[in-house]
Amino acid sequence: MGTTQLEPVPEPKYWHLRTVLSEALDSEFSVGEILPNERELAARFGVARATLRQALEQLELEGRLQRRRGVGTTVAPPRVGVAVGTEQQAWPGAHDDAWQPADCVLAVPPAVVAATLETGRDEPVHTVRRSRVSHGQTVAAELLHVPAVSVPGLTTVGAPSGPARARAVLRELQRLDLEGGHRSVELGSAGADDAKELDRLPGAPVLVVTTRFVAAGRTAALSVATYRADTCRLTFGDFGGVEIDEEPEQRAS
Amino acid sequence: MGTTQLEPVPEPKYWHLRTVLSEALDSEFSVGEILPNERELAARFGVARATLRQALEQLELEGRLQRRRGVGTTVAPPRVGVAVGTEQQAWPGAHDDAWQPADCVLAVPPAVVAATLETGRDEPVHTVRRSRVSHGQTVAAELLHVPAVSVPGLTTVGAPSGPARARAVLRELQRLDLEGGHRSVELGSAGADDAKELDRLPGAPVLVVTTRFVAAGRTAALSVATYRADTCRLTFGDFGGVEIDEEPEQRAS
DNA sequence: GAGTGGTCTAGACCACCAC
DNA sequence: TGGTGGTCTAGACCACTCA
Repeated sequence: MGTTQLEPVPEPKYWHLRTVLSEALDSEFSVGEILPNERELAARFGVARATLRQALEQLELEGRLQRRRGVGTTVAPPRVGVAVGTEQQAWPGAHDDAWQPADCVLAVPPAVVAATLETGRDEPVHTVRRSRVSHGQTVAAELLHVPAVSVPGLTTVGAPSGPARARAVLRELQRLDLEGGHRSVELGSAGADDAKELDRLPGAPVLVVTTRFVAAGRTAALSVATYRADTCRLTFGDFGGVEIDEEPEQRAS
Repeated sequence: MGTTQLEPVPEPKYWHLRTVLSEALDSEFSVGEILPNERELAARFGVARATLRQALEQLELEGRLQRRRGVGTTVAPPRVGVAVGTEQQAWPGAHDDAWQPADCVLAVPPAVVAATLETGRDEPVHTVRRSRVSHGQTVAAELLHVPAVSVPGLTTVGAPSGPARARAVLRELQRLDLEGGHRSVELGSAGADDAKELDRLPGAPVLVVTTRFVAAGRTAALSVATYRADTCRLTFGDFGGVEIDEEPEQRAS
């Protein structure tokens, strides 16, 4: 990348710059290596820093770069494959499913959640917070909403919140017969809470995986999991029974 | 949204602005309505246009807004659900699968594709271009790579490329026994070709769905489909057999 | 041609990290 | 304390759409 200046092209500068940098990453850099800082790169290519940053943002979105304030810009490793399709037939919390319960509160959820759960207004819902660690990094944060009526066996004594409560809710869930469910994936941006949990800035792109679990003819639980879009590739289990190579999934304990 | 000025807050201005605008969208605007232009909005909130644009970009990423050069910024309709999990057990092109073949070329694919296909260097591969239309809008563009050896029955006479060729390749594919496959989803940005097809600008965020189809013990086809991340929510069919309400999918006749 | 969003600039200051 | 990326500004010009 010792070259300087960009030849004039019809496409936007930042887009061309993205291409040039991308090729440089392929040929001249190795994973983990740190790039020259933004001011230097901008000068080297003869563009404003804002323009250079537009190109870097693209590359970060594509998982090619990793930027950390106060540190620098480094070449990102390939995205890690994270399995989200295999535990389809089981409740959350079943025989340790790669998720680590962190907290639990009992409250009336936001309107949009209540609507999806088909719970009434003012109907209390357990909200379990969990996180998922893979390859030594927190890759996802989840809010699992469980209407109180779905876990009637839950003893109302003891801790009303906290990790212990979370585990109790998950345990009660196993008692129900899982009839089915439904899953969708869309792009979102990390809220303040998720961003902190994922070690990203607010607004960072995330893949939102929404899973509805059905038992006794109604929605018994709703999971909203946000995965770091920069570092994760969501994999949906093999179909047809053929084994394909896949990164081993590091489970929580 | 008649209010002006932002109260000082510790969080970044663009993030706070995003929140304020988001709430305004919920309460004061309806789908399709056009917002005041960027210069006016920036003045109204007392920020630079670049800062306002950062907030708008967030909201567009979340599928709340739609911006079109020369036209304006409008309130986006809710994301459309696009089914990607139902046709798991069938080859691409089976009894019309919502995809419309557009073109086909026979050539040596880029190295990364060849590696995934496990084809040798210089081994020719049919690359079929298809597009998917839903709710009257092109929501996805696909490149389907089929090694020439996977469709040995394909007569080498006649059109070497074009839609007719594409259909011929898909037809030949049906003759193979589909043994299995594998699917993953990740975030990407639209290249120039895809961007044009999807009516977006280069670099627009897309959900990249990669599907590997296995037959006769090897990868017989590789589909790389890019979905508009701003307007699409990918849905993976129900598991457990319970029927859940879902938008009807508009198929390409 | 008027009005929109898209690109680009040259600067300033801030928040964070490591030494 | 020095260096990094993150935020923000006030402007300019361009590309596109539509009346």
